[in-house]
Amino acid sequence: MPKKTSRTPAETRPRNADRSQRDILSAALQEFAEFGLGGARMDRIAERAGVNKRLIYYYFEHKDSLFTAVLEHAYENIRGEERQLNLSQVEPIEAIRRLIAFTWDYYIAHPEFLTLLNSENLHRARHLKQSSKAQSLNSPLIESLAGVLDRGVRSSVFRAGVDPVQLYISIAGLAYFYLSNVHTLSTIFGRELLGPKPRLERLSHMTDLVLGYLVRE
Amino acid sequence: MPKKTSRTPAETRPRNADRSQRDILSAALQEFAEFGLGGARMDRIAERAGVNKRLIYYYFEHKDSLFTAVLEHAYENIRGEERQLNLSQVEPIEAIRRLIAFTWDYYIAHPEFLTLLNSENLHRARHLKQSSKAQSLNSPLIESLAGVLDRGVRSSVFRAGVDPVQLYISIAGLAYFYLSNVHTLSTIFGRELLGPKPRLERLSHMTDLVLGYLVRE
Amino acid sequence: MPKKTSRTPAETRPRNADRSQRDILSAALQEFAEFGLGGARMDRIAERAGVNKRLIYYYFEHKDSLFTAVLEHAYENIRGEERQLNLSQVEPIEAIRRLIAFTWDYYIAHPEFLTLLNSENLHRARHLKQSSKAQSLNSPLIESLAGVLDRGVRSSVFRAGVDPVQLYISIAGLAYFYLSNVHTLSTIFGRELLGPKPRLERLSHMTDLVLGYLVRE
Amino acid sequence: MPKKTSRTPAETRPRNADRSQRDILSAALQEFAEFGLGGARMDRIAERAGVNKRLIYYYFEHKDSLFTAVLEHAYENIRGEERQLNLSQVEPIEAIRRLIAFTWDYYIAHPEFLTLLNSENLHRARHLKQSSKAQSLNSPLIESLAGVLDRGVRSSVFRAGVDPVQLYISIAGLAYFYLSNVHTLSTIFGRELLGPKPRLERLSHMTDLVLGYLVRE
DNA sequence: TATGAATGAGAATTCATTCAT
DNA sequence: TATGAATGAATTCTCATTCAT
Repeated sequence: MPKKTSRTPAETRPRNADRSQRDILSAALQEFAEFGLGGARMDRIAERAGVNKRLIYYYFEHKDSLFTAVLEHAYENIRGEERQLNLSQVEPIEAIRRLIAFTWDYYIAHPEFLTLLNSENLHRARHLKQSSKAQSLNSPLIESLAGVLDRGVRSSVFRAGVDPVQLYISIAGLAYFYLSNVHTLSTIFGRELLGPKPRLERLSHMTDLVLGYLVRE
Repeated sequence: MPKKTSRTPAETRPRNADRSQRDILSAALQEFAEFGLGGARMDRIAERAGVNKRLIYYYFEHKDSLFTAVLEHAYENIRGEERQLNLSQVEPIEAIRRLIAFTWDYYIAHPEFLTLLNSENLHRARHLKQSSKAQSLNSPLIESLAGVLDRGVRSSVFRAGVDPVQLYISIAGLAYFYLSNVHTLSTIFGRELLGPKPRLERLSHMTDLVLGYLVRE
Repeated sequence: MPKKTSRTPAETRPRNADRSQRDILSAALQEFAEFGLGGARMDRIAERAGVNKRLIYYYFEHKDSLFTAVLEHAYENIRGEERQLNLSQVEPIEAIRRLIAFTWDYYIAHPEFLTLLNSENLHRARHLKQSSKAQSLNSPLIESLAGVLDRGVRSSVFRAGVDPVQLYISIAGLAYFYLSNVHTLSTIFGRELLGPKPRLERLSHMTDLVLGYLVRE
Repeated sequence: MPKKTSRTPAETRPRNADRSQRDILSAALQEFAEFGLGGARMDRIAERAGVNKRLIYYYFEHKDSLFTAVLEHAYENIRGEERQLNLSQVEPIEAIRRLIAFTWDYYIAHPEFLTLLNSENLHRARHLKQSSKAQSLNSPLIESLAGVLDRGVRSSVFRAGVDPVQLYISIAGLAYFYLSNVHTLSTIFGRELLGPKPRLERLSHMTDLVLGYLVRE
């Protein structure tokens, strides 16, 4: 709401390219997460970033490329954290526990990630497909999960023949769906799903489910 | 007294309130599914329905209430099909198989349902919460799933202590996530996920997973 | 908000041409008074009249002619009441008192009349000019006011040379402006203008003003 | 360091926030005056202002706030002119003459003001009430009129006990009603009311009326 | 006389994006 | 690097009015 021309250009940001870009990215992340790609507003992103709208276009050509950048960052971030998880160091059952807990905790700590992916899928992964960077970020977890399964099988703890990709998707899905659809689910079931207790219950259900399947008696 | 000769109206749309409403709803369903609530265009819905744009507002006050109506219909539809599924008639293991297969098949046959739910969750179930129909939408499957689990436990086939709501959400999640996120997943994994073979593989993985967990050795 | 086609045509109005027309007119009067010509909605008028919108067009070609009809009625009504006022029967000073009080009371009892006139003037009396009926309704008060002034002058009670049309307009203006602009005036002056006391004060001020001018010492 | 050569921008509107806002305001004033709030068209305002429609929303959030701004300007303007009128400098009778003449002339010179107020009253002073400026809009004339009356009473020229607010409203009403309702009045009375002669006649009638009331014999 | 269904032309407002400095 | 001014193309929604029975 500009009302008067402020002749004194006083309050311009100290010039700092990196900082501006970071601010824009994080503002955009919030905005896209909250409203989806279509619902996000460039105006609001600028406001959130404390930056002139024009500057967004200066750094990120347009809305879609901004979204791509945000998406890349989101993937980079989760891949980075996934890398911390040293599944190969621990025994198979514990490794699976950790993987499930990590997935669950990450999604809870980063609800934006879920919304972002939903948006991207609504758009048929259009941005992802044209981003070489994001595509190179194949999850390191697949490899280590394969290793874990292998070790488990060899030590006769796990059942054989489990496809690590299927399992990875299943673990993600068990957590993702619950959190991403929490609003409709809790409305339909009339049940609080995000309190501390339900959260723990969900985590242990998921763990039981996966281990109950994997572990041989 | 005989009716007037029913002239078949040539170019103009036959006056039929019910039909118009149905056409609008089904056009809106497609549009919302394809573009989400925010991305949907009233113009396109009118065009898809072969109806004057104004007529949409005549029957459904505005975009949001149209979305609510679409959502209600979608829920009614899936609930109706769920009711067909007589899980109580078959033995527990078969019942679980059927439930998983039904969920999988329904989501594949009705991809709009997934997108619709994603949109609704992006909007924090705003429409669902204000829909009086929402109450009656509680899935009948929860009850019958509870019954199935019960029978399974009593006949010592299933493990005890499984929360039917958690299990229901898990089954849904296993199917939902795979299908709803298929674009990003197949891009990231560089793997076709929707061909006939991957579909069967996913279904059997889900079934193995759930039954592997439920069934006692 | 039609939602379903009511196959049973049950609740149609008993057919009564006069009554319908009257209902429409009075609904339109309210609507035009409340929102002005531009702000009035045919839908709301139909609703207010408890009549199908189409019926309005059946009786009154379109919005403007409906407005004209309403205006004509309003003029007829005030002229009718003015005729009741037998100024020639009472002595001049009392006659003036009565005229002022009548004007004041009529405007208070018929606030729609003021809004209607405002609308009509916004439209440069477009409707009035094409209504031969309304134009024939020259106020009877002008004649009797002329008579009153005449009698007053002859009996040396009133000053001479007063133009009855000017005086008539003045009396109307004193009341009209106060009432028609009551919202802005009371906002600006921070003063209640429509309570019982302010009303009496205004009436006596107007009377004092006019008689103070007319009556010779 | 010298400024860049100030190229006179050829076809495109010179960038000048203040000027644009002024142009919009004055175009809006005309439009609102001519058609009322409801009848005014944003398109036409843009055109009148020689400005892109979008710019109106850039500076004035929406139609109503634009109307509010116009109203505030109109009040500021009349208040400014009222302040020029130094009623305290001249003797009471002359002061009253000046006040009446000023009111009359101002309304004639600014017919938009009347229409604007009519619109605002149709909307129950909605805009005025939410304008913080409204407070400061109290007419300075009330104070000086009170002073004039006081002086007149003390020098035994004027009658006592006259409420300056009532008198102010009366003077305004005498002029306002005549001008604001000129279209219906001249149609009804079949009399030209705005020619040079009728104007003078009205002014002298108003002056006679008010002074005839105020001045003691 | 009476009504529900349907519409075209417009209305306000929104939004990503570009211009000029 | 940074910004305020400005815009064209939509987009939702409104409204008087007509169609068909």
